Amino acid sequence: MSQFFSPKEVALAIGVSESSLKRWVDKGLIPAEKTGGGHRRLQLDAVLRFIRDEGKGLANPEIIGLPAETGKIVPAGESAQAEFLQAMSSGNEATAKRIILDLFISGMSVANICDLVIAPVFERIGDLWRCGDLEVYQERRACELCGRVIHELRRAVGSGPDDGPLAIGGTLDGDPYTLATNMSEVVLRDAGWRATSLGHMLPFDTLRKAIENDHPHLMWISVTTIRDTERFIANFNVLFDTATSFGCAIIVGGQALTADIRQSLRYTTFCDNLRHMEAFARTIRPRDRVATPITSPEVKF
Amino acid sequence: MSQFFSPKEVALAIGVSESSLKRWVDKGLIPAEKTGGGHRRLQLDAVLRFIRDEGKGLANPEIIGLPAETGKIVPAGESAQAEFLQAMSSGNEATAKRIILDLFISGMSVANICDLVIAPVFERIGDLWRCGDLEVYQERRACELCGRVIHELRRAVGSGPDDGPLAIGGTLDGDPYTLATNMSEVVLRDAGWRATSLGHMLPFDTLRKAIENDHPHLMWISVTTIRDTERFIANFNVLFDTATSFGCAIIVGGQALTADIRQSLRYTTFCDNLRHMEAFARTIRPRDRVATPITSPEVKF
DNA sequence: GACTGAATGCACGAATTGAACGATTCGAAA
DNA sequence: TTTCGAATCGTTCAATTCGTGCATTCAGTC
Repeated sequence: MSQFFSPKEVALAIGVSESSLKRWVDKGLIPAEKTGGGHRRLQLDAVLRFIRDEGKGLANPEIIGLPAETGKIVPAGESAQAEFLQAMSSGNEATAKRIILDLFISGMSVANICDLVIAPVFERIGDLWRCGDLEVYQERRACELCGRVIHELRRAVGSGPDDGPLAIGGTLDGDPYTLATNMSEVVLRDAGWRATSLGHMLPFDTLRKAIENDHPHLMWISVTTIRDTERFIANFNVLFDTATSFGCAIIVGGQALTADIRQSLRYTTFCDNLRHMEAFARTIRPRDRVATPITSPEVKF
Repeated sequence: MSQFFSPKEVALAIGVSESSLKRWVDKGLIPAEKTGGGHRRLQLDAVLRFIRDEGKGLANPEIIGLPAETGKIVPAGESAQAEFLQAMSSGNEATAKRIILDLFISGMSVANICDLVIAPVFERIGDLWRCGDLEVYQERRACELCGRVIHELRRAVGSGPDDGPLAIGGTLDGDPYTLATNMSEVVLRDAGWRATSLGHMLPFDTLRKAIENDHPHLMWISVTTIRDTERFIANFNVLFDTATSFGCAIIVGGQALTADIRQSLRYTTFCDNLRHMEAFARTIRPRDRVATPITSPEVKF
């Protein structure tokens, strides 16, 4: 839920004076609203984005409802994966969330967080489970945890602009894995889209209905398994035709889509990972927020 | 056409106190009429104009909580269900979360929120889907949304004391429904337990492993479907014996557990709903927070 | 070293907020 | 129409936040 914070709380959380924070808000560095009486109201995702863009730290994260010690120790590159794996397999929810939030605040792109940390760790846990090095319940618990971590990331990213273009997506019938589609949703929201995951196990014809009813400009489909290849291709291409007739682009991705299958498939773009997806999504819908990390200090004002 | 709102409703929707909102109306910031007796009546378009003009941030996801179609904003009692159903089936994430959080803030117990609002609405959506009144994607999207709402509720409840007794649970192999186990987790956390859901599709032997490794004092198991009744009963009773030997209580629940099956089953307690579960959980682990709803206003602080 | 411009933190009175309180009004059932 | 619980009224009060001015710090420049 988008929650409101007062300048005092945010200032305390970041570790600066209330005066400075008020100045930053007035300069437009942190988007904020004002009450009828003129008091500033800050939203969590806006604050996190500011911290991220300006390279600030968090002195007292718990004040704005973040796990303690967030933003203090930034796990550098490789070690983040190892720590995250440890937290995930042991079921340490607080630590797992903290690691991902740390990466987000320190400026790592959402797509990279997903591609380089969450997804590989998740895959590694699957391997460990298949090898018998991890109990079933540990693997299942990690699945649960992963969903919660992504939820937290979605919270940090924010819901995107209300007037942004609509994107919907999910996984197909027979495909119960929600991880990829949930990550896709967050990445698209970060790229300025009004993205909503429809969940998993979606038959083709309901996706057509969704396009007809909601008129999205983008649909992503994650394909992990395919039962009947021929039927899949036929159904998919019909879906693509429906989409194009409504001006909706189709993004596909997933292990099941081998080069052979892709040759018979019609789609707008295929993505090997979420960075590809992000790049494509930004091509159609360029980001309207401050983006370039290098030039931003000079460009200001 | 012209919908009227009370100051209380609008205050809740915008996220300010009723007092402030009344002052703004009196200052003329929001045009409003008065009844013969002096009660303020606000019109929807006037409120929306105020939000647009004063809060120059324009697009505020918070404001989506003003459902023009349904009318009332504050979900009081019965209407909460209807509004929640509307939000869930239309995929309105912000409104759905708002309704549930409002109920929580207003003092409704977590168990009651789950039993009287979330669960019935979820079941109704299933019915609508089976009758063909709802598209598949709407039902799947509602599932997704439901998970997110519960996540938000879990956030509001908090993670419970670190030194609280441990409770773990989930659904059995072949049972893919995570809703019940996730709600159970939140209810138990609210009751002071350090509860962690292990997720869904858990084989019996991994539950035994979990008990041996983590030594929980409580395990909840949600049973929605049973394939082989005899094997189920046999496996379950073995699990129960393992649990008791480790001093772990077993709570079961779910539609699949008919009276016949229950007769052959050994468990600590059977729960028809989450209120039962809460009551039982509090019996073992009396709540250390403010509990009784009647005296709570005085007891605070 | 001295100067400059910008950013920071603190202090101040004025204004706003949110939570009380008893009194009054509303709306629906009897 | 009358009655009664729930909602709203107007008001007060402590706490918070507003906007502003001012002293301090700190790079960068002369």
